[in-house]
Amino acid sequence: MTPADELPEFVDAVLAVVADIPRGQVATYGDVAAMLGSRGARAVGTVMARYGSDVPWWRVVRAGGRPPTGHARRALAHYEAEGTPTRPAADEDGYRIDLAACRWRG
DNA sequence: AAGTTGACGAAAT
DNA sequence: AATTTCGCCAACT
Repeated sequence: MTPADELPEFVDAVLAVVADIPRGQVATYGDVAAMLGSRGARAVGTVMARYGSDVPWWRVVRAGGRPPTGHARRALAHYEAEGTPTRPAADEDGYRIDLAACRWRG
């Protein structure tokens, strides 16, 4: 294997953007894709699923302020800890991130 | 090279 | 308002 290339470039780019999201703020999957000049919100999600464990993954949320699929509970603990504004909701997740208040613009 | 797969998004039912 | 369908994009088989 070539020594200098362990991850696909797109993966590296996604992780770099996520690492830049300030504490207490969030970006949507689509936002992250857009910052990379792509419209692949899903592709970003795939990257997070596979490589997101070592970056602030809870700062990447779905459109509409819903937390990442399957991680509502764990993500909430982080929002509470860093003061990200959330609001109770009647869906499965139980809450919603207040995007209007804390959405990050790179 | 073609088809499958997702921590997604928006539009159409 | 809640589902379903369709569109997108990058990685993997």
